[in-house]
Amino acid sequence: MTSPQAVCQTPLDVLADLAIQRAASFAVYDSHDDSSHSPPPSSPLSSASAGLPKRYITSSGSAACGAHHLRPRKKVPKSHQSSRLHLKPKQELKIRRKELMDRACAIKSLENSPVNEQQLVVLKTIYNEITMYPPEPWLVLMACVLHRSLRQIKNWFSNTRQKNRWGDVVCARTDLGERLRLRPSATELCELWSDDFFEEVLMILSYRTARRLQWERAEAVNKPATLQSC
DNA sequence: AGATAGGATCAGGGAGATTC
DNA sequence: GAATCTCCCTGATCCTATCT
Repeated sequence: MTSPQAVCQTPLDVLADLAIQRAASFAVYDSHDDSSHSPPPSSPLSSASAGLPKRYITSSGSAACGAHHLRPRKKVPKSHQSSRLHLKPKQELKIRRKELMDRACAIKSLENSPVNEQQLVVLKTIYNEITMYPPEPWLVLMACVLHRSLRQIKNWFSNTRQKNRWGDVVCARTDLGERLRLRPSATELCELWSDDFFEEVLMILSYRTARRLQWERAEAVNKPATLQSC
């Protein structure tokens, strides 16, 4: 059984873990970035963020774990953006989005059934930490991962916005230039959100939530037995 | 056990705002 | 100006607690 420390993390910890995971795969592609932004080799933080692409590293050089003070990423000229190896061509992205939309449209959840605990945690985390106005491709992704219809996911966000309007929203753009409205915490973690990045965050968040709830249920079952043996 | 009330959630429609 | 999005309102449904 996994220890509680391993599964009980804040949502931003999940995002930060993801950023570290992606570090290895992006390190090669970002190696041409201005290295003057890196902390000095002697810095205790430099090892923690070693290999992390600079867009995930704060101005202090630390990995963006619940990050604040993220250094603005060096602007990449538009003509260069499309040539970056980790960005999918637009046509491929369109096909991918259509596939996901078809999958989401095929989901038939029970009418008016309330979201379960796992779905609620994931949705709330997205709402509180990433965005209260997810664009349609992200709604589709959530519908697929959480097995709710697109309509239900849309309505959940609409209703939640009605109930709690607190919190800041900042304007941003996707890697393809599409308009986004994100939470400040999301832009501090990553300035250039994409469908792929959001999908990975969503998958990990969903997995970890499931594991945590599983662990908590097991604990609840074990506790009475432990008390009896005392 | 069945009836009832109240709160929470889901979903649809209309009106106004925004974007292209 | 048309299309799209968001907000607001409303009704339906589900769940739980309480009463008879």
